[in-house]
Amino acid sequence: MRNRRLLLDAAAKTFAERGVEVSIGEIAQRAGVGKGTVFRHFSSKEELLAAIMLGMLDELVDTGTALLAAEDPGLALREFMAAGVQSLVTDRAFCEVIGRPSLQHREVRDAIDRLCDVAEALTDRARRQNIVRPDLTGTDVVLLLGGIHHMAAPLLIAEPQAWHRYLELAFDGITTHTERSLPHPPPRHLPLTTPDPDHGR
Amino acid sequence: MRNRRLLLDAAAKTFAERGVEVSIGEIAQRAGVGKGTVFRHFSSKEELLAAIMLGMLDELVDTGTALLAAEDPGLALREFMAAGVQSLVTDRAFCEVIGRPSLQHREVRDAIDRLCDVAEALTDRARRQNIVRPDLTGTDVVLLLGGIHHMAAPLLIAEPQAWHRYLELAFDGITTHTERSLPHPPPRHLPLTTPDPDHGR
Amino acid sequence: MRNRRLLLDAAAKTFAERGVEVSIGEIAQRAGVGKGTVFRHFSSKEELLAAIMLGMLDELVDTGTALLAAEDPGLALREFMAAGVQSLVTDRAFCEVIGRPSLQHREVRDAIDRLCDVAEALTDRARRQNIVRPDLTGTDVVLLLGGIHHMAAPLLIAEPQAWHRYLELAFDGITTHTERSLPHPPPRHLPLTTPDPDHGR
Amino acid sequence: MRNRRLLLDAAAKTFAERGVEVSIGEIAQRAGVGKGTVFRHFSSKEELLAAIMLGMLDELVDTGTALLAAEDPGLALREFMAAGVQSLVTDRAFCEVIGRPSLQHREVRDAIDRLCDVAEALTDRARRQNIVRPDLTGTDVVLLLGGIHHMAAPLLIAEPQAWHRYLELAFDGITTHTERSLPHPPPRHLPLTTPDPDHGR
DNA sequence: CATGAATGAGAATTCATTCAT
DNA sequence: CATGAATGAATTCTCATTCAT
Repeated sequence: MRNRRLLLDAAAKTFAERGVEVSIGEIAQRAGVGKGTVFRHFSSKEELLAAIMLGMLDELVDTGTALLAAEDPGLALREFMAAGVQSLVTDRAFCEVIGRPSLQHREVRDAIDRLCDVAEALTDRARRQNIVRPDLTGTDVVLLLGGIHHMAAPLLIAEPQAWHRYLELAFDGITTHTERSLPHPPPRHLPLTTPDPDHGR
Repeated sequence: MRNRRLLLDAAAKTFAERGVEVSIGEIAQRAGVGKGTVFRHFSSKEELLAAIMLGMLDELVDTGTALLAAEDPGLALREFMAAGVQSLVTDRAFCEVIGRPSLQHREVRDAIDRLCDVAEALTDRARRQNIVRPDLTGTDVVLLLGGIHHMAAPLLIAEPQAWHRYLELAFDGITTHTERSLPHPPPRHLPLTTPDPDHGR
Repeated sequence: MRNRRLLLDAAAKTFAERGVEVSIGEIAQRAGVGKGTVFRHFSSKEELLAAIMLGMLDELVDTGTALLAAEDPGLALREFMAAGVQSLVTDRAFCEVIGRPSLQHREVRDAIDRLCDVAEALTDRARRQNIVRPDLTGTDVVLLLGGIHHMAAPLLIAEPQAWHRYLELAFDGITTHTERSLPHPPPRHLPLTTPDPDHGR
Repeated sequence: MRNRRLLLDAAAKTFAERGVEVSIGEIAQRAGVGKGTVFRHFSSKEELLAAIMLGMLDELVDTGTALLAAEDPGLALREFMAAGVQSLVTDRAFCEVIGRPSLQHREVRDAIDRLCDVAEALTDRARRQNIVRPDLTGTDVVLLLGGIHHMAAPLLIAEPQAWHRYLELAFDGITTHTERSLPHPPPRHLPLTTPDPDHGR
């Protein structure tokens, strides 16, 4: 159905902006369909959420797979990480869901496994060229994505680009050493006041 | 009253294990008191949560302050970070709350400010001795705590000590370079299946 | 839907009998619907109450408007008052709501304004024929409705028709048997906006 | 106890300003005593409220009794009514309670009976001098107090003195300017006992 | 297939009342 | 006697999910 597409788009956007707590009603409204239609296509809210996450994960897997063909393994790994953090930064639900124990969904877990696999492949290439630490794994890299995003999250409104800084920091942590300075200026303080309306750009 | 203690303990544990979404009813039950008693001591759920966060934050501030007197600035910073991550690791609500823009509570924001201050002092000492990057700030360090925890969170049940690995990784990222290898063996995969009953040790 | 009608009827009856304090649950039960259904149709209890009041007010406005075409202005005014008191007599919530400063609802306030307007028109006709005191206003008449009802209220069960007595009494008070003028200037309108903080001096 | 006095004063003031809905906690606080103390002196909130109402009623009875000695029966009746309306105007709870079917309290009902008696005595004097309609009763007069207040209540903030206007209006209604007799026989007493199940016909 | 009305299980919060100290 | 901590029933309102049309 075309409604499925409509629904997925609307849900993706809504989850991204407002997090997993949004009501089905709001998503339905945004998709321009009735609430019942949501449940026709997805047996539960959980299922809908999983479908969205799945899409995002697979997109990232694809990105990673493509980067396996890149020349510079270090750069490839870095771009992969940048793409991952970017996804998290622009999607509130994504980061609320990924890596949470509540994630019971089989397909999502499988997608995460695939993500770890491609990350491992990318890491392996870099490892072989002695670009990253020998004991770094693909899973480490995947976890790193969440960690980096999490660091930058409180700054998201005040300094939407801050995550570049922390990506760099992390990259420095995993690489075998350089003198590069961090790319984003350090935040002055944690701006905890404003409730974040849009979550990211 | 003693019930306040009971309540604070139960709430801390419950929030820690199950996140900020737990109902007051559950906390009350766990504390062995009536629902009304919760509201007698804390005017709202928000207030209760804030009280707990405040306690944890101040504890960490104290730890940091004490470490300012330590001889080795690098070691001090590292121990501070370890203490911080440890706190986060054992408390799910803590990391849900810290650094979230929804954090409207004045006292909590102030405590976070104090935490950044002490982190900055510790960082400054390490910076002066050229132990950490010159552009690293206390706020970076505080954000790092959350990031590290977040990385280790999915592994918490399967490998409760994994955070040491990521603390090391991060430390490497912020220091001016060594050959230390990561302390925790790399995780095999992300164990997302079991809903976590205890969250941490 | 038909449930809206059911709900409105049940709510009207329940409010009428038991006052504004009745719980939504009770109304729902009486309408034979779930609690949620009430909120589906009326976003809040306030809104439901307002809807009912609005209906009654508009009915009375219509009655008054129709009576403007009556031949005898005195009789018309009297019948208007009788209709108004009758409404109040049979509805407990109506009299709890009308003219109370807590009445924040815009549409209800507007309806009361309309009621005062039609009362003023009726009064004016009577005034011109020297049937009522020259300084009597439509607002006085509206207030009178509540006053008369209030007088008869305690007798309602024992002597349901007692209000006729007090209507007569009041009518005598407003008709021109005397030349004394009223000591307080007539109120311009009903100031229903501000919740009364001090209640009198 | 002195606390009983303190409590009665505080409760009177609080009820007067805020109506019957105020919480016992607020009254206790205002009286500077513990909540338990309230229940030591009054077995329930109802009882406390009754005690206050009793005081006000008896005060009014006393005023009426004193006025029986006044020279001018018409003026005496009028002053009695003014005093009664005044009480209602300055006490929100008083008017919420008086004449409500919820008034189950024996002593309060007795006090209202006494009030009707003294009103009847005052009315009788005026009646004998042909100042008021021959079929006006003391109970009518008592009911009138509530009615007048009720009329002026919505204006209380904007025009605190408006009740004088309606007192005058009412007084005109009850005095002998006409020969029409009232259509409904006078009620014998105020039947406040039964909580009204149907409210009206 | 699509709809949106209906449902009812909670959630936070309030408050009269009880009772141990 | 006085206290105020504890209680839990009741209230308004939200939302995922079901189902008749």
